Amino acid sequence: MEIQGLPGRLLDELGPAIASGEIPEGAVLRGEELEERFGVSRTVVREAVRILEGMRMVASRRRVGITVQPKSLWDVFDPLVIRWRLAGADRPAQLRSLGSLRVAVEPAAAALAATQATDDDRRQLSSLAVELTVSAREADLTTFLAHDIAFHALVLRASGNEMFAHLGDTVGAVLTGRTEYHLMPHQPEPYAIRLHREVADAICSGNADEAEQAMRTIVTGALAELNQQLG
Amino acid sequence: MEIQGLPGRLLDELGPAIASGEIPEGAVLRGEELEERFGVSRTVVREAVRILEGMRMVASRRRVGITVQPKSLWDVFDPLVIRWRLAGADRPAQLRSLGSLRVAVEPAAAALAATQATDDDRRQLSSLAVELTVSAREADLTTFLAHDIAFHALVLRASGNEMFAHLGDTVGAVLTGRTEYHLMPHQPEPYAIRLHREVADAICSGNADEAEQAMRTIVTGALAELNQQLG
DNA sequence: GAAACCAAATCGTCATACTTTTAGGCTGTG
DNA sequence: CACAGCCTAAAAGTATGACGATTTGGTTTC
Repeated sequence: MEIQGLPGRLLDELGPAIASGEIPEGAVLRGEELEERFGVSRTVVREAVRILEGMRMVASRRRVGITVQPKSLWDVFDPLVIRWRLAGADRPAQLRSLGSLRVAVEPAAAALAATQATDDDRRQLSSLAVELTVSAREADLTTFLAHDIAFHALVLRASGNEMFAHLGDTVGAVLTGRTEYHLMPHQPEPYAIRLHREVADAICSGNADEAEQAMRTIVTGALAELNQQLG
Repeated sequence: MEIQGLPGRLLDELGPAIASGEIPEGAVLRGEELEERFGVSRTVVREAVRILEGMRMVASRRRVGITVQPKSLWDVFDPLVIRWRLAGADRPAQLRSLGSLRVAVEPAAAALAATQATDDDRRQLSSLAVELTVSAREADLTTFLAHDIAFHALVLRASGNEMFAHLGDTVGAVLTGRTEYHLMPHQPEPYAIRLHREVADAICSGNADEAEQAMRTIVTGALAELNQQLG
């Protein structure tokens, strides 16, 4: 998953710094400067910059240097960009964006899953719903989180749409961030749990409408909660 | 937008070849082989490969080479990946994926736009709807396509969600591809045009529900048409 | 037959030299 | 003074040779 080697290290420094605005839009870096600052060779700097260029976070121009691109050009769907933004000052904005995206995508994915899921998908979904209920009742938040993430990822994957499926990890990052954020205060709401079961049941029985509605209730609820917390 | 220089040229060769499956998943390339095949230096090959690695299309490992990753790992939201897939053998699958994505996202974007759009957005939307109607009536398909793309991109941008906004270009690529595909047969359907006006009016008057419904009708219609054409 | 070892292949990194582009200043002319 | 065109230097782009690190797969040895 991670980019390897020294360029990866460089990326771990530069990416978050740019994502958080510490290195602001329009800033100009010179390759040589980066070489010195990180004690690496030209090769390494260039490869790291190329990757950032691939994400459209920077553009390199002769006689000018490496300029940080406006945020509107960034590949905001790149998992690394999302992670960097979630880790830094942009976190609230990123959470809001992802919240809306979930509201749009997850109900559609649930509806598709009701018709497209394999038998194996349905079995896994069913058992995940049960385990979710159990860990919620036992107030085992760590296990609950893991199951919750797996549940949403599975629905997205079972939709049969590769683009939806790819959002699984991102949604996982949001859920992780969320429980970290309000520091695991209370046990999961019974209502939300019931909705997860409802989604699972609807998908298993091929009821697309019900799956979509239940999922919509879940994600709109999550978005409302988020907006409340962020003000 | 494009990646520059020799690495960019290399990418234009390798990317489509991998995306189309011509270089299949699991295939192993050697850096030196690429140097010879394209007559460029290590530097160039390495930078191009790094970019592909950033898209998770390949992984480079010591003593083994550059291996093409399974499609499920690719950054399917990367604009280049989408373009490469649209241009090659994967085009039907990519169109289907994007169709579902549109059904999920565009109605949500329209609803958001109804509350979030700036006055300027609303003005532009309004006039775009008019121009759309005109070019449709005149059966000027080229202009119509341009306006259609601009319309959908504007709604996505006006939603105020950066992630939605970023799908504007992608949707544009789909629309372009679509009219290229069935070779501009008939003039745009009057019903679809009316729906576009309805979306614009609803957004301008702040009616989120109506905007969402009208947009949903548009994109589900497009998806149905697509599925019909692809069998 | 298994475990330890060794060697070759390949990527990873560094250092250096040369090329290409281009921003920004300089110069000369009307 | 204004403008056009040239010129220079700065920075990225490319090429190449050398060496280091790692991993695979065979080979040796017990």
